[in-house]
Amino acid sequence: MKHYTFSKNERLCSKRLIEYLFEKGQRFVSFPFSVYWCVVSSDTIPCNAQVLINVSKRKFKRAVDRNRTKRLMRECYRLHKHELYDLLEAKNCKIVLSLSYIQDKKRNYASMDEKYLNMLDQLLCAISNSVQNDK
RNA sequence: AACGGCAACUGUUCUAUCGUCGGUUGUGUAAGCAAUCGGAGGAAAGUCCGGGCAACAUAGAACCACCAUACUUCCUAACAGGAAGGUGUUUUUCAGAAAUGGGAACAACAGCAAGUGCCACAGAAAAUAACCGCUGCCUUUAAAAGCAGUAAGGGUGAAAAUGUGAGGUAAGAGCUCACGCUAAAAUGUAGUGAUACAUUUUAGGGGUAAACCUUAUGGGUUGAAAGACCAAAUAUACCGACAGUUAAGAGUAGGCUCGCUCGUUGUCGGGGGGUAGGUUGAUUGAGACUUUUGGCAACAAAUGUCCUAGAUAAAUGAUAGAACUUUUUCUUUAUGGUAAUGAGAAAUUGACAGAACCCGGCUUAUAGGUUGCCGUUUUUU
RNA sequence: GCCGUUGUAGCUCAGUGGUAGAGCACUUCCUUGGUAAGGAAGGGGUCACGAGUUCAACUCUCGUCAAUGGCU
Repeated sequence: MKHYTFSKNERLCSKRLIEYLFEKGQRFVSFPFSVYWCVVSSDTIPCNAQVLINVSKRKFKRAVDRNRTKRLMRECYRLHKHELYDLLEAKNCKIVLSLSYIQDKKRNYASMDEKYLNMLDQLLCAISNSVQNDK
């Protein structure tokens, strides 16, 4: 039985890791998301991946719109996180990543989900390539 | 009845599944897991005022500078907020012949009669007024020039030196008088007071303080990213113990050797400041609601009941279904036509907006619904 | 969260309450065999928006909107 949870341990809260991520991490854009990700050593974080979800004040003036967009993104991550976790367990590595929303238009859940799946495919591809190259 | 404006109140609900933050309970060495309870607003917004709280500064007081406020009384912890009133301005198909009164709205409503500045263009002149004009004297032939007096009349402009009448004069002028107007002061009456009314005296000074400024009153500065406490890893001031080295050195009565002391290197232990991080500040308070009493009201007092979010890279969400609501279309009520109303189906709509230490206000945004007031149009009596 | 600054022509900016300006850009003409440079003329403004004070507001006051800077 898979648990579609999203607890505190799965969120990126450490200031140091965030600085490390934006300094060393790799970046790609899958519209409307901008993704930074980075492999970390196994004892720094307690679970397979930590994620940072991020919507800019420049894109949405109103706090209501920002909160809504963040909640939708979090929901997408929560429901599809096992695809990411399976790959990471197979490769035996841990990552931190940051998702930024860079469109300035609101969208509903269905459209958000579709875009998220596109992004996820690209991310899985990037991770497996990078890890193979390391070996 | 419809439409519009303003004000006040309200401002979607339920079920299932998967999640999220906090409290409690159980289980577990722990991470966690399970159960259960609770989890955004009238503006949470803007950060425009006032306070609590905290740190820093300061003997106390005065003066200067800067900022804010400015009719009165009251309410309030306090306020640039609120209530009641006064005065003024505007408005009114409300009354009235009119004067005026009533209603409504608005007011940064102390002081240009303290000083300084400014008032474009036009105009003679924008504040020690004199172009045309009027009057007198004098010069030359009339007309014009010069000197003196004057401010009645003229046009300009946003604004032009208190209005009418009489006297007065060479001509005129508050120059004088009468009746007014406006302002200031004094006295009396009413009122807590602003002020109103009456009488007397004085004055006639254009506007502008949202120009500098004057007067009165208030204000120390900075804000929870304030402040307090605990404290990994790494480096380490300092202290102690042990070990090593003369490989740099100093002292130990002049030199050398040995020893000793200081030093130096390493290990271990202690230890201070303090980073990551954590705890606190921080959710029981000028608290909410009910009833009663006092007050025109804002509000106050008493009584009873209740505890009602607390995140921190930042919780309150997603999906599916149902109801309600908005708008549109279709079917039916409707087997003569029109179609109010009711019923059903499909699509569509549900505002403004998200706590960030906490309170009291103000300002701004707000679909739909309810209530009240005002306006317009139509119909009936 | 807290505290500031700015908004004027297509762009960059001036502007003591009294007719809205400069440079670059644009249009037309001159100059040249032609282009550039140069010269002459011209067009182009909701002074961010809404109220108020004033005879008169880009300017003073209040509110709103937008852009932007600082404080860990």
